[in-house]
Amino acid sequence: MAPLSEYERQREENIRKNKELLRSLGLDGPLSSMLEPKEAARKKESKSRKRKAEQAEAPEEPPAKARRADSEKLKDGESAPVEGVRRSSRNTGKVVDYKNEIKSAHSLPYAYSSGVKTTENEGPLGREGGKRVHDPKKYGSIPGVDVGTWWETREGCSTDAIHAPWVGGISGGKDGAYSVALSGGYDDDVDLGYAFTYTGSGGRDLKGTKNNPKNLRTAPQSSDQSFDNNFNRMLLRSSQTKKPVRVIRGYKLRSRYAPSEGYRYDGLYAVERAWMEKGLNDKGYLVCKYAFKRLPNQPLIPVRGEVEANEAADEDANENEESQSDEASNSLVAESL
DNA sequence: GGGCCCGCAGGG
DNA sequence: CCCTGCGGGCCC
Repeated sequence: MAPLSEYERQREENIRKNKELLRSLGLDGPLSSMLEPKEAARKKESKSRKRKAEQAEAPEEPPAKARRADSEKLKDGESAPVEGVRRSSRNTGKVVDYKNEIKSAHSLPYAYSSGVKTTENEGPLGREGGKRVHDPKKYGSIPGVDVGTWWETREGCSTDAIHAPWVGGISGGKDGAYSVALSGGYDDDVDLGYAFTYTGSGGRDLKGTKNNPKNLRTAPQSSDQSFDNNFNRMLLRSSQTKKPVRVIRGYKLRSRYAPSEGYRYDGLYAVERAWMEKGLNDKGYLVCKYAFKRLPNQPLIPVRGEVEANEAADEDANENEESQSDEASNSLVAESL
């Protein structure tokens, strides 16, 4: 096997850390956030973990630390409150058929979950002559736009008020972000479907230099990001207000939850945590990062292919081996497109 | 595939 | 008006 490029090596490292963080937030169990609240509460908490070291890097957000301290008081066998459920441990009582759950994702009005194009759902009905009929500057779902709705371009997402900007990844207001787009702009973000990490904006030279002026929409990272940036602040705010955030996934995202073409509305998520870390760039410029978690009681997200779906179910069954879970999750993000 | 340039929506 | 930004189309 050829040696990894420095970029790929750094990428694997960042992905590993991001998954570690998701795990510390209890977001490492497939579909855990999609269970009914009662089911989730019944799940017993396993392995109270003490991960603190890597969180030293995460400033801003005492609330998360307080919650963590609380849930650590729980002993094995005790139920955690719904808010504090941290792992989708093996279900002790009721048997959950993950395979069926995942398969049911394919009954969505999805477009490209497996590379098959359907054209009947290029945006919902009721859009009049290409004009927007709903306000994108509000929180939560948009009337008439089902989870799984698909568009060929970002323009469609904008017209149907799911995600207003044609280019920008973040849209929001004073109480947090309205919507975000996952489109592979940052290669070290982790996507588990029901949870993902997301990188903020800023720190790019869109105008180039004096000698080499440009007029770009995206560019390589060339300085630190910060929460002073409006968009980054919006998402930080979301982590406090817990307002629901609409999420679209685009074809450029390196994830098996990405559509093979176009853009798909995947429903509502909440921002669980915000922090800063070194981004995937040679100089190690800091970026703002966020952990998202899908809100319960929504249609499942399409995945690419039954085989991978079944692997995900098996992974959950084998979760008591941490190394296995690491391995499985790695392949989940790193390959298979 | 990569480089370049452009429109556009939104926020200040 | 100014600025930004996980697009898109065109060219090669």
